[in-house]
Amino acid sequence: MKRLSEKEEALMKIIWKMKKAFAKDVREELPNPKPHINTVATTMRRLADKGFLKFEDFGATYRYSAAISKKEYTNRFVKPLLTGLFGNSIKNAISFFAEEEEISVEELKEIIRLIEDKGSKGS
Amino acid sequence: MKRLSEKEEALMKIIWKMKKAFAKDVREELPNPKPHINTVATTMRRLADKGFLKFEDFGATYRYSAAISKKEYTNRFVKPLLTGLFGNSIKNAISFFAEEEEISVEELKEIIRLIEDKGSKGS
DNA sequence: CTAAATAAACTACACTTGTAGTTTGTTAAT
DNA sequence: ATTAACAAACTACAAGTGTAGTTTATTTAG
Repeated sequence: MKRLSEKEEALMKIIWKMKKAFAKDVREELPNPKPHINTVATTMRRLADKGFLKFEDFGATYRYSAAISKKEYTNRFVKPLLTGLFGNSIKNAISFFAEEEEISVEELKEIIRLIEDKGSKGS
Repeated sequence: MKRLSEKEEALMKIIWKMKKAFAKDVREELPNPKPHINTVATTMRRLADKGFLKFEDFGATYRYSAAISKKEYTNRFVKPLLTGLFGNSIKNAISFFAEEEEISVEELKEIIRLIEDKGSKGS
């Protein structure tokens, strides 16, 4: 299993959102210009071959769903890609975005509140 | 210009670290099993064709350096990839890593201190 | 000057991805 | 039953990527 390409990832994002979908449903969600339906079907079939999707046989057609959650995908592929650029440290990566003003102190404090609330409730 | 593959990104990371490097220097930095030197040279040449690297002619050889900084690469390719998974929000993305316990409240506070210190000094 | 060493260019090829046409099989309407 | 509609399978191909062998050009040591 390896990183998805941009197009593949676009399909996966739709599946993660829709939970279960036929090829034509996925195509519907794609922005214009939409690819040929066969292109979508082929790509989804390949994603299934690679283990990113699973499917149920629906007579003449297949209904697909994710075989790997967005969370798992993020942890296995996106996190290393991101941290790999910043000395394998999430903290460094976040600092980078903070410096780029992609996130503010206020927002970081909101996240802290979120975690602390959850911590006091949870486990 | 599009996303780099994993192998290409590995080369770029070495160049970003070394600033200037010959193909064989880059190969040296790669983990075992190292690819053939020609593989490294070909890939670097293609990266130059695509505008990710530039080079100086050194007689029989070329010395490469990055044509796009790690910062720019992160902003143009990694940031959208990451945020695209989380409703186009860096804050959501960071919250995700916080929930996954990839980063602690303490570290988030350190980042806040960092930003605030810089703010008081800078501009 | 010649030969050895070296590095890039050129070449080649397999695999992946994006794309879609053609064929086949299933379902639904008459 | 026949046919129309549709979706998937099969097929095909171009571009991109990973890989490295072969050839050529440059440098350096004798």
